[in-house]
Amino acid sequence: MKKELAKTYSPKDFEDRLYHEWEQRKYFHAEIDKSKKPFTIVIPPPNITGQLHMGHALDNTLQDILIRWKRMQGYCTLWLPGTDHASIATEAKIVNAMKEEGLTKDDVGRDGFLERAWEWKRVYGGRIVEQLKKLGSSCDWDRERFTLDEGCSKAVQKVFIDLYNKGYIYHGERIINWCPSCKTSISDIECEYEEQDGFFWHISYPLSDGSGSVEIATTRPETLLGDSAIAVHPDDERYKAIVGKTVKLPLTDREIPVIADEYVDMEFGTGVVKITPAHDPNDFEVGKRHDLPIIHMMNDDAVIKEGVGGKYAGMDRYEARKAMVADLDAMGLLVRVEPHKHNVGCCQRCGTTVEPRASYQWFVAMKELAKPAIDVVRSGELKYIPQRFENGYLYWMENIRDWCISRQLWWGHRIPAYYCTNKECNHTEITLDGIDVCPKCGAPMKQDEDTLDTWFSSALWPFSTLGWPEKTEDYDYFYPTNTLVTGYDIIPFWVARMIFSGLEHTGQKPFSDVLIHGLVRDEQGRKMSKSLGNGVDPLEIIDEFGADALRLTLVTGNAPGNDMRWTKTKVTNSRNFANKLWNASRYILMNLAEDMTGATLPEALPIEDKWILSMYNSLVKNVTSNLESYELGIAVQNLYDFIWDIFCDWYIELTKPRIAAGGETALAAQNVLVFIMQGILKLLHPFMPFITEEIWQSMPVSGEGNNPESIMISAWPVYSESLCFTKERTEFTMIIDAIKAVRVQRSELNVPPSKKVTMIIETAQTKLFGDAKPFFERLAGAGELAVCEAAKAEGDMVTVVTANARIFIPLGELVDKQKELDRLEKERKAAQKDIDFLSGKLSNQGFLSKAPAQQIENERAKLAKAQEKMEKILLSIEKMK
RNA sequence: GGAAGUUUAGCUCAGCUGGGAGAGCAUCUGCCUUACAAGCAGAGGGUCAUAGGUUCGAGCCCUAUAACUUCCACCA
Repeated sequence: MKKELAKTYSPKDFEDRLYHEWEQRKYFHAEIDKSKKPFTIVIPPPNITGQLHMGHALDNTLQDILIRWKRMQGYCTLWLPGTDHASIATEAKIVNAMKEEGLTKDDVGRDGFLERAWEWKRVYGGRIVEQLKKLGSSCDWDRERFTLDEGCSKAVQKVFIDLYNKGYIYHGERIINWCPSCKTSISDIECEYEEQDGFFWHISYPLSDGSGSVEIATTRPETLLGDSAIAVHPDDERYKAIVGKTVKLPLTDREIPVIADEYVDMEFGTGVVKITPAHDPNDFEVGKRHDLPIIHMMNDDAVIKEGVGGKYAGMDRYEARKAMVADLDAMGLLVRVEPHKHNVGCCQRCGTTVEPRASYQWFVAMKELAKPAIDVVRSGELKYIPQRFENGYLYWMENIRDWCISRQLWWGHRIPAYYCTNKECNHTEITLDGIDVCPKCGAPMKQDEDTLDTWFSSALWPFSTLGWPEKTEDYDYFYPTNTLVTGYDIIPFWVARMIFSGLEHTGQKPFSDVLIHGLVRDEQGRKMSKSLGNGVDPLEIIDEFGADALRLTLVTGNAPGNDMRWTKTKVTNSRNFANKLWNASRYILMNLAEDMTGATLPEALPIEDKWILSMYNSLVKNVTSNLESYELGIAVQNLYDFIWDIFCDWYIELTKPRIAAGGETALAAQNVLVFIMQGILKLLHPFMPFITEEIWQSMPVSGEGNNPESIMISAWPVYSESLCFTKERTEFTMIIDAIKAVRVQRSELNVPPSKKVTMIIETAQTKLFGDAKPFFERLAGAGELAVCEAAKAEGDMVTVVTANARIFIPLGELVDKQKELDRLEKERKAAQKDIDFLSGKLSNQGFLSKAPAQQIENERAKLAKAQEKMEKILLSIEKMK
């Protein structure tokens, strides 16, 4: 039974209401049904500290489109949502909040801190979830997970222990990136390089024996305090004599050796390098080779250390740098200062310049783990869309370095490593259950203070959320998942790690397709960022334009993997489209019988009905196949074009006289209108869930696959041979062409739309055009209309020529005979150009012998059409003379 | 240093396996035609970055060049 639609499209009036309705009716919930095939997506879990931004909006819109589409296709569909504890980001927020109260981490202690963190999670963790709901995300909230919840934590511990037992996880001293602000290690990919203007300070190191000095250059002079040696290349003739001697390390009372190592580049700088094993990755390696002491000269907050720092101790690294350079200069040891651009590593989270620093940390040995993850992509078993992103992935995996997974943070999964407190014993135990007493010496054991990298837990997300390592029903049924949707910026952080983790721990790839999208940029093409303040808030857009318009904007005109710009005109246009759909529906509903309960297509249908059904049938095919190949932008363009340009601009207009006439013909039109409308709504539903549902629930709905209760549990349309109507489609296209041609002439001659004109249509298809009379009257402004096989044109006429008809319009005073002749001559020339082009092609031996038969056939048909048109033009010119 | 992407109408972008260049916005003309002026009917506007090549045929494939963007690596 139909209901009336509100007069204006006002998404605020129904979006929230419908979402609650769906949620209450459990439509989002995936109930395992073994008679159906599963389709699973796990959400990229947003940080609990996060607020919904355009990136989320895009990412989740794409996922929701796929999920809603698959659900309608009859899959048992699970979109598994959740959030990420985001160790470093969240911890930083809490530390900041405590700072306001004048407290530090140490003041409150580990337990006190974690209490605060969980409280934070309780208060803010749900915020982004609520925001996702505003978008229309059809997630199964009953299965919502959190990376720190019990199940996920168990999976993390299990994986850590397994990897340790297999020898993939080790503890060792390496140079890691240290953030002096977050006071933790970070992994290599969490370190972002930024070009900065700096200097090369050339410093003179005097030889201890007084026989001269050696010049070195450095960009970080303060690290001099940690030097253990200076190095030259073994083949460097210039320095052969001094290898083995010692130099006096300036500003200190230490003497350090001159060593020879192949790492040194003779061509670069002076060919002499200071070696600071504690603060540079290359120097660390050199130090190991030469058994040099590792001298830490900085604390964890980048302040110069007591004991090694002399008078500089207690100074910040940059303060110390300034002071030391000044002192060196005063001592005459500063040879020169050279400006130098170099890349400085910065903390991804806080932007602070990181210090490379030798430190005991936990690592995952990546080389072996990466191998199957490379193969699975190489073999095409797991594919990226678009494929080009496989390059970067493979490059990264093939050159992978060990992953530093320990963090000096409290908010996260604590490492299940226990150490004997007896220094003599030093026993380490890795265990899930905890251990208090050393099994070797009986001394108390102490758990590692560190937690794991956030990404360590996200790497397990596709299976830890489904219950792994337990053999749960969910895991059995929904794993492996199908499509992962994410931005290209986190392929190394997350996607790569999920792939090797899935393969290693579950023996299966975690998903088969990775759909990559780009960034949403601002109007000027800049990245949206907090610091620039150029971000557009999706919630404000939803408030002003509706979630559907936002979603439509994010998928329109965008190809997979490409960045897009956000502009106001785009979202305005999306809203206009929603409005168009709204009004079309409102019109249809206004013109239906009260007691109509659904759409039944009568046996006998007029030509325009068969035409629109045929067009619709093609639409179903195109939208479906574009969704299958993840061409969402093209799929939605298909829908936009059909709904606006074909259905609204033509079909609805065509039915108006029939509706007005009433009776049989009106009844058929009403049924076709409702049938097409239902199909359109269903095809559009994944993209614009709210408006389609609101209209759906106002429509008379019945029949197989159409659930009057809700569109989201109705069946996806299927292409049907019985709706092809090839003949009628071709024929009706002739009518449309003719009407369009008449409109062009009227417009060019400035004949007002209200002025009805007489038309004489000369055509071989007299029946076809004769039946189309009402359309010419209504859509081409025809007054009197005659259709015949051979018209004798008398007086001054405008002649409109199409391939299938000549239409004479006597316009009396409006016709300037010479002008009309000129115009016809122009048309003749255009037609001649067509003919020349086509016949040229068709007389080309190469084309005839090599082009596919179908193509040749097409060109022949085009030529025949062009020739027909030419004949008609020539006839008209003849008559005018 | 390595790699990827982009370059198509004034602007923002589509153009999926090669077969006479598309959309939205903007511009111009005419319409308040009772679903929609957030609209309707029309029009103008492009050597598809440049130079070669492959092909019967290239916006699309290959090679080189240029400009812009991004990612990766990083020599003190």
